Amino acid sequence: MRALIVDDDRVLADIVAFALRREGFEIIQAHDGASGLRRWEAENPDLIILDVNLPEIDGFTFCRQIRERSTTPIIMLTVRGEDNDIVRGLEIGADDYIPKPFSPRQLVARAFAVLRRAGQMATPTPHQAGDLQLAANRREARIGYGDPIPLTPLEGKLLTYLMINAGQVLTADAIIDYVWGPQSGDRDMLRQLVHRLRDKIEPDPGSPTYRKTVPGLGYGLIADND
Amino acid sequence: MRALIVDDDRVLADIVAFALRREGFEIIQAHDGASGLRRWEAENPDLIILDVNLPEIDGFTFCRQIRERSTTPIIMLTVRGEDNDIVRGLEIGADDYIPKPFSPRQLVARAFAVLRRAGQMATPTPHQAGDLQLAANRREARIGYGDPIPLTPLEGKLLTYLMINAGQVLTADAIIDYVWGPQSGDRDMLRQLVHRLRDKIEPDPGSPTYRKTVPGLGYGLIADND
DNA sequence: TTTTATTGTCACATATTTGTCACCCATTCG
DNA sequence: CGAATGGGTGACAAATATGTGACAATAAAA
Repeated sequence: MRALIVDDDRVLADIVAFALRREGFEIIQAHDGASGLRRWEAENPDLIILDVNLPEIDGFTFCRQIRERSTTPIIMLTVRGEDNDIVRGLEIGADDYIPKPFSPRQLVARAFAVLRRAGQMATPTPHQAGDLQLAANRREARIGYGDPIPLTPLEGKLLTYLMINAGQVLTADAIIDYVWGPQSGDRDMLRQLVHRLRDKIEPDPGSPTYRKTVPGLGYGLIADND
Repeated sequence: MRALIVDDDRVLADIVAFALRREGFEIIQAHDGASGLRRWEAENPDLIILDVNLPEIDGFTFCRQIRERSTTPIIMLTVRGEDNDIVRGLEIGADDYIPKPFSPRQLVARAFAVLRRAGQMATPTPHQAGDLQLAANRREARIGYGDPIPLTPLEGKLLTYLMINAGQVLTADAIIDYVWGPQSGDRDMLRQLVHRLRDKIEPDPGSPTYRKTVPGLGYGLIADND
């Protein structure tokens, strides 16, 4: 399940992306109408989250152009109170709207609702970092297009946490808290768990591709760059 | 600037964490009252984001226990409409409340407001002096747009201290106190540590760009000018 | 119950980080 | 000028942290 987010406000776009990614969406972003259209053509997403306020090509025009060629579900982000916008958006063919400000949960709920209505809703695709994917619900990891790698429950939790915070360094304590809950788990267990996860996921355990260690601090997952 | 998030709803906690991290906060998480208290004690954060609905120790109890010992700013997350909760929370000593659902932006705005009110608000974490940057949370330094340079725990502390007081000259004793804590550490160790840090950070150790030495006194970091 | 998968515990190998020390060089001051 | 002082440097040892494998304990499945 892949979503295209078209919003010139990058902060907001990132928050939306984050919320949807959590739910297993693969995210494509564009920050203006023109590139949004290009990405839509190229990527053919299952869902579009669209801000009405866009530079150059505005949201309505964008929406109309999509509708001329496809029925891809569209959720519009509008400023609260601009009822005209809402009406106009729905007339043009948007599937739903969300007034700003909104909670990520609300957004996610609407997204699923719209997809359900549209009769789509396959299995959500997993978290992602680089070419490492995680299907949290089936507890499987996969590298690129390789075979899925089954994970144990704890390994799944660990990887989930790392992927949610890909690119960041997490303290050992925080990870332990997340995986084992408070009051349980110690560094030995974490070390062991990391070891086992790495054995499965790193092609060459010697030179870690995905995971990095910061001595005295904790672990992190390497994001796209760095 | 570091924030402790106490919330058993991990999804929500992660979203809050994400929003605050964007703004340069270092995040500490706990998922129940007991571990929250421990983390608070251990980490001494600048701000607490607290969900009223917690298992075992509820938010109000938690808040009261903190207030018995400290004035760390607390923002409570309440369910919309539970006005009793809000009143009760503020009576007990919470600094602000945010009804769920809320937008991340709202949260960030309130967080800054509360901190400003509390007269805190130092520089949010990414420290900077000239074109030298320090990402304390991942313990990496970086010069301009160069590659990040990993630091050891002690090097990180030293650089943090120097950057906080960039442009000032710090006595050797003060630095030693900060890095090793009182009663430990001597001048030799500091000399050695400075040496190592400089090796990593100064492109040409011969002519220091960032660090300066005042004989008989201590060290300082050279600020933008001078 | 037996079997199997998963997780916890421990001992040990490595790697990293830190502390110690001896020696050098520069500056200051008698 | 030459000793005394203080900082800079490198080598090495000590202390810590992390990686790894073996195996026991436990939970889940057959």
